[in-house]
Amino acid sequence: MSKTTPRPVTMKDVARHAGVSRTAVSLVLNGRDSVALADETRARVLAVAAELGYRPNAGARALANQRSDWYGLVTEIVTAPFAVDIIKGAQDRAHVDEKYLLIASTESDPAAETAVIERLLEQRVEGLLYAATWHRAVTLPEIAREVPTVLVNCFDREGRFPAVVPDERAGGRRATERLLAAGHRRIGFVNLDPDMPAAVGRRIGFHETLREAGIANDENLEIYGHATADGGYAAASALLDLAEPPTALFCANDRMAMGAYDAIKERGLRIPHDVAVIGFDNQELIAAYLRPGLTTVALPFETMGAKGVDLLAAIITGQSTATETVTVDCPLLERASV
Amino acid sequence: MSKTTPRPVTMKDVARHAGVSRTAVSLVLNGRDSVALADETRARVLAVAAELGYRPNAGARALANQRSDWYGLVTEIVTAPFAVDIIKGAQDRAHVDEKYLLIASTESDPAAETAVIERLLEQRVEGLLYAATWHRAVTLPEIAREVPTVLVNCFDREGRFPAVVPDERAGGRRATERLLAAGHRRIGFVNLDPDMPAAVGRRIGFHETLREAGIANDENLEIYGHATADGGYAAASALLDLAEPPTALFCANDRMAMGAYDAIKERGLRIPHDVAVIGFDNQELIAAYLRPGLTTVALPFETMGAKGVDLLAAIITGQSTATETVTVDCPLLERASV
DNA sequence: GTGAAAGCGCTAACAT
DNA sequence: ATGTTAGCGCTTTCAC
Repeated sequence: MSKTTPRPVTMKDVARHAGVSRTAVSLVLNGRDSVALADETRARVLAVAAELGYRPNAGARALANQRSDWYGLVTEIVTAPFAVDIIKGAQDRAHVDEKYLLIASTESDPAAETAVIERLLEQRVEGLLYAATWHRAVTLPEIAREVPTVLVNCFDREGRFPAVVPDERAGGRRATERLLAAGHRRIGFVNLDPDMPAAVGRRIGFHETLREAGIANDENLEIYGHATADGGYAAASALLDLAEPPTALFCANDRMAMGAYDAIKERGLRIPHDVAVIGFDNQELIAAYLRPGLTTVALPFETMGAKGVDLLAAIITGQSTATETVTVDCPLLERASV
Repeated sequence: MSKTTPRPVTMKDVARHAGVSRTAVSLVLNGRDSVALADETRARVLAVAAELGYRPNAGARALANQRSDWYGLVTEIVTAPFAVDIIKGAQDRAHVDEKYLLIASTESDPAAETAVIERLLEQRVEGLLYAATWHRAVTLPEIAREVPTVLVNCFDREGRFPAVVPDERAGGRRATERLLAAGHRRIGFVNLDPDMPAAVGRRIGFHETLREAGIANDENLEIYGHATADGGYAAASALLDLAEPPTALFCANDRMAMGAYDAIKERGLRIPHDVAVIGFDNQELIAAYLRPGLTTVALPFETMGAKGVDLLAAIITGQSTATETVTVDCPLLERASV
């Protein structure tokens, strides 16, 4: 009595119904011109295939072709509001090459990571994309070397893999320039833990832009905060309570900017009237919903995902071989806080 | 001169090196006890396989087994801070059955959706999970019927598919009860667009809990807002400016609670001292970073993902056949706003 | 123009 | 206990 799922229709079925050989069906369905087929035959095959609801078996095809058309994407999906955008960018880009993404998640547990990649390799993925949710140095399991691999939003500690990373420094410049353009000269910088590549790059961009504008460096205006709203609140508070407080705050991430908003409002100051704020990351949920909307520098996750596939494809087809690191621009997103 | 990727080692290779037949290798590697093999042979095969770095070809195995071990998960990944958790829950649960998830994303464009499912079926997925990012009625493309399908965080308009959805009503109860327990009697309710299942369910829970507590319904205390921070701000403002303002606000989502925070703080009131706030959704980025942290009812995405796979597996193995709808509890997350 | 045949890597029934 | 064989669905070469 159990509902038996009918067995999928195969090429053999199509061939039989159309009264031709399996070869003919294959040729027609794959549009091979190498061999000339009678238009009549071609049409009949197509018709029968449609009628029967023929659907190619991707696995069988991969076996015969010795080509899976798959890339593996491994990412720390748990912690990842960002992962989604990388996935989207990668998926869309893969689609244009008619490649598909096998997405696997890890929890940055190295053992699990190896196991996950192992599974991907069993599926015979043609290449691997390894995406991090925050920009950092990583160490891939050895097993990743068995197949072309590209890092996204992270880089290999020893530089053995090609990588795609955000241009933090240019992002820092961009934020600073925006504040400068709005007339600010005393800009407070609430930075992240200085160990992070993000903190380093953004800071360099900040300082070099200031220098180029002929603004002397004021150490009091730079402060490190815990990368949370509370951290931003504390840091911003300290800055605002300075004898000569800044008129603008560059927060190295949106969460800290969220805290900074509180500190500013608490002092009866208005954004951007009394104090301008600019963030970094463009975490939609925060930046778009803060009041006023937060002007921020966006991390180009989608673009990085796409670029990653680009690079991977180039490597697989042999057009690129270097372990080059590609840098992606961080665009400014204007909202209403500057 | 191009780096030739070595062809993966196959069972045949292992057999040759071990001096046994391919059958023997298959038997050993799959731990088949049906046929007795000499321990010595068994050990030799294992050793050779390890030495050669043999890795099974999942596709070939699927072909021979007529079983892919895959489920397809289609979701609107673009807009989805939530999708991630559903994916995680589903993936972890699938893992225990040694099933794998093929994740595909759509942008709710019906044509694209059909195409995406088509691809999944070409991979011969054994079943389909269709996950929405917000709880609602959906209409699946006909093609989804070709294979067992379970809806997650949504339900079929005609009830033809089994589904897993959050228990909005119990969630509404839970929030209200929490406020009641804190001693509040005048509770303002900032609800979502009343067309949404979420709004309907949460509202019912709210009202029935109030009624059971013997609190008369006060229409002035219920208001609909646009589902954004601005909407929450406006709605909360209206409530707070009432002649007899509420002492607590139940916001039907965290974004609106975010706006409510602003409205409250602007009036010099303190949370939760003067006004308590409870949200819904538990959007980490907001709820955890708001100051004070937002107490909220969590949408059980991870559990729903897991339950979805559960149901799907049951259907595939014929243990469940009904188009039942499973309801998942929404737990309360205490932070500091009540 | 069309079809027979071999092979992709793996499984399993069957014979030895 | 071990090996032979056919077959999973598809592709492609090569002879007709």
